[in-house]
Amino acid sequence: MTTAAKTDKPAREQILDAATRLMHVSGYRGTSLDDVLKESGVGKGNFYYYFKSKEELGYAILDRIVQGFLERTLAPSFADPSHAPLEKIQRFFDSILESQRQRNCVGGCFMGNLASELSDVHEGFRRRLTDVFTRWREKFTEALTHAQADGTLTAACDPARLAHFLVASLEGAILMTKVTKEIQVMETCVGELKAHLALYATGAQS
Amino acid sequence: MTTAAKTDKPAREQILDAATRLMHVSGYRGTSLDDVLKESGVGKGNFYYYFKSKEELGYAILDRIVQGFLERTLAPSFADPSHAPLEKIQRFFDSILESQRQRNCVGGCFMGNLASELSDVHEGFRRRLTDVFTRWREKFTEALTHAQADGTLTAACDPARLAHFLVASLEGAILMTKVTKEIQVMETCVGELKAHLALYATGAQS
DNA sequence: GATTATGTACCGACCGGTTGGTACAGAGCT
DNA sequence: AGCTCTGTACCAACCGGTCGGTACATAATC
Repeated sequence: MTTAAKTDKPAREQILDAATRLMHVSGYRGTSLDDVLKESGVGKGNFYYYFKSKEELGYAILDRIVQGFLERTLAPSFADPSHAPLEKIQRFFDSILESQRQRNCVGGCFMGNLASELSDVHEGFRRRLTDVFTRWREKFTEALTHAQADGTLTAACDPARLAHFLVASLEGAILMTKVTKEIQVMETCVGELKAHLALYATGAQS
Repeated sequence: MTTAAKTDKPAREQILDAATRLMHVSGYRGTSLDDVLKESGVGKGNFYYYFKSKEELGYAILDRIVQGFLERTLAPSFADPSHAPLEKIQRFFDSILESQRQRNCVGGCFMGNLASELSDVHEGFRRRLTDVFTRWREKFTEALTHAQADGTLTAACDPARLAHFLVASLEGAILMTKVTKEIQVMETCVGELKAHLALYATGAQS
């Protein structure tokens, strides 16, 4: 029973967890090292043993978020081979809607927030963020191309362009939900996005 | 020829101009009072003569931005009675695209940036921002309702929902353009948005 | 009309607190 | 002993904000 009932995770993880939590709602600049230290219960010397700067901590967090997003959010929606590609995209929409509901419209999209905060003032973050959004978009493009191949999506549409639009619209929807604090905004946008997809879809579905 | 070739604007305007410029690219937290003071050439004592806090400066800037947006960006696109309502919306899309091009994809949307940065940590800003986005949306809703009335928009669509989606998508498009620094992203999204509108449009258009 | 007050506009020094970051001594394990 | 960790004291720079004071135009007083 030393001091507190702390989780026995290694300090590095503890820092990462705390910082992720804080930066998700307060942003990069809005979260101080001291905040992170207090939240994680880790000393300053220890922090600088694992990270050589706040910037590097930011990179580490972003990398982890990105990995989690790609592997635990994006991939699962597209993994199941028993669904049509367009349905996979719709399923992904729903998973994002659900995550916003669970978070009570707080925090928004970590990557989107960082993009808004740092794109114009920090090239390193900007490049990393561009990479994620590109990979995300590519996943969409891929699915849309498949849909074209199996005839559920009209050949008239450009998968790459449509993918760009879908990602952007989702980010915008998350942002507007974060401001208004009304989950219906997200629901509406997801619904409209599905309609947009249906615009290009042939009647071949279900 | 005293000291420098200064503009003769009142100090308050000078502060507002400088702060707006700085905060548009660096955000609210990323812009310090000293930065604003140096940029505007105004002394600190004078600053606190006009504004009682940095927060109040932020409010003043946002208010001015909002007013400018409503009067000089939104209203003009919808003023001309010689166009159909759907064309007015499309014209507004184009004006946003153009402004992003002029800014070289830097800065993004001032209101969107502030929304992302402060919505979860500052209720005052959140409320003001919700108000602007609502007014923006209402302008869209209004036009869409008119379009329904004159038969260019199908009765099947819900103007309020569609308006929500259009605003959100535009914000997302601006954000993605800011990250990627590629104006084509904005062009693509605007194009897709027009297609989305066309989805609900009857063939009555020109 | 000279003098005394008053209000506005302005400045830069300074304040306490916080920032990101460092130095370093020690603890615990192998 | 020698390595990996960890806590603490400390730093300069910077943060938003306060302070005392100045310059000057106008108004009130005699």
